[in-house]
Amino acid sequence: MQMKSAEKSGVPSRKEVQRAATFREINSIARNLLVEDGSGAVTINAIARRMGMSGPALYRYYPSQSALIEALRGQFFEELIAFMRAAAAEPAASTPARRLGAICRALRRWALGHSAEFGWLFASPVASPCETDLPSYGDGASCGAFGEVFLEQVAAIWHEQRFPIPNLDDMPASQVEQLIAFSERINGLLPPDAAHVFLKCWIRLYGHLCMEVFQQVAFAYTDMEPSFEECLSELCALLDVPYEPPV
Amino acid sequence: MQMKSAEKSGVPSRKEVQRAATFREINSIARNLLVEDGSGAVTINAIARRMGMSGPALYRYYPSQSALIEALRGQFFEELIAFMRAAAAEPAASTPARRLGAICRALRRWALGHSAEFGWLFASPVASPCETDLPSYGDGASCGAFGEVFLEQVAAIWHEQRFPIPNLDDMPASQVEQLIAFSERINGLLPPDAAHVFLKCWIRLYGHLCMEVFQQVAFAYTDMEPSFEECLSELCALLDVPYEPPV
DNA sequence: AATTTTAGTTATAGTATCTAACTAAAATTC
DNA sequence: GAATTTTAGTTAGATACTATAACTAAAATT
Repeated sequence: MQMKSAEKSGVPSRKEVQRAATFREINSIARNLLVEDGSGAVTINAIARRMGMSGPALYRYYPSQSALIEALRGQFFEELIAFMRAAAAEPAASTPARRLGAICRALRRWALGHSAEFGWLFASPVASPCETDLPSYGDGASCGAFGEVFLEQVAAIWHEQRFPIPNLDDMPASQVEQLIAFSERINGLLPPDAAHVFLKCWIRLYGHLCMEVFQQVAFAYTDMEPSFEECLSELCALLDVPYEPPV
Repeated sequence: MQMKSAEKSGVPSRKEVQRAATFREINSIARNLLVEDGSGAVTINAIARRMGMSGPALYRYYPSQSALIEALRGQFFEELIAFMRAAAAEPAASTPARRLGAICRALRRWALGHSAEFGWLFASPVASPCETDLPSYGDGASCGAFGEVFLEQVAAIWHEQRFPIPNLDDMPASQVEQLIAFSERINGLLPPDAAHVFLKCWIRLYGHLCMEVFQQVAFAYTDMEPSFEECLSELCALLDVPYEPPV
């Protein structure tokens, strides 16, 4: 037990490289199966088949199917968050308001472009019709993971120029308590009253997006972009920030 | 082939009664499994086991597992719609505005009290992590089935006293087209501009509800009733109707 | 060079859907 | 009322899935 190859040193070590490659292949094939044939097609056996391996070999990499799915979910989360952050980092997104618009549109673009993956991100235990009871992801984060990216921009707007806030005295006590607790959980990034506005915005945006991705208003709208932009402009109004249509 | 018992006559016929009872038992047990152990527990075998039957016997009643699930979905839809209509029929719901509040709160109450069932109603092909590709239900209806109950009340308000509408000229042409098509689909129950308001309301309400039922904002709100009521009051404002808090 | 670890294998248990072939009872027909 | 058909169930089996166990051959470590 001297140094087990390059354990502590940053050098990847031939085997680790191969193992990582296999992981990537598994994940990639699993994702393809998800996208091509739906969630039910993501089976240990199907993945192994496509890799030219026998089923049980996969258990060298994931202890169970649900662990694999959970890992994929995490990957999707990261990808989405990176995508949103990249949009916020664009040079055109030069103000908090513009960054906000950019990340909202990025969120929508990713979700629509990867609806199967987004379905897994959205899946909570109650919503998931599969036996895989997916535990809530990103519990460690103070927010719903990608909601946090949104929160950051709202907080930036708040600290830069404020926006109208409601009077906590007009709210039910239970709600005020929750807002205070949340405000603390995010380390006072927003005070409770501003947090209320943030949550209202997030609920509207995320709710709208889910309606669109899961096609819940398909009876009327096949293309919900105008409605989404309208929603966005309303958020801007709530945050007292100018709305700018997409370039 | 004389009259095959009481085929055309309304008389139920001993056997038909038994068969119907078995159907009800299957559906009831399936629902219990769904509620108790989640969507993945609703298997042909598990149902048969609980009924003291052998698995394949169930195929006398449903041609496949997905047919069974689809039948359950239909049952849930009917139950929810009946529940909403019952709320609208309460004597206290004496005006369109009150009926609107009543059905919205009924929808929420049912969804929260039957989140597993609601999860199945919500499940669209893309969202359902099960192989059962559930076809869109209520295609015959002009609306998303239970959205129609909401539509009826909005239409009642519209015809009774109107509400503010946007200018179609300010909208993207594609959206106007869709609104016109939708207005026709609902037989002109609402003109396109009023339909726009209806859809905005429905998206907000339904979106908010999904956030709550699927616990997408659980990082901040454990109890979303205040937020829901706030949403409701905003809808009332959009429809130019007085908001009344719940009794 | 000897040993251990590792990435894969096959075999197997258990559960799922669903079909096929069969049985016994009920309903229909003559 | 007897003969026939229909029906509600049965068991057996094909196929697919998750997952474990026991094994093998190659690579890595000692």
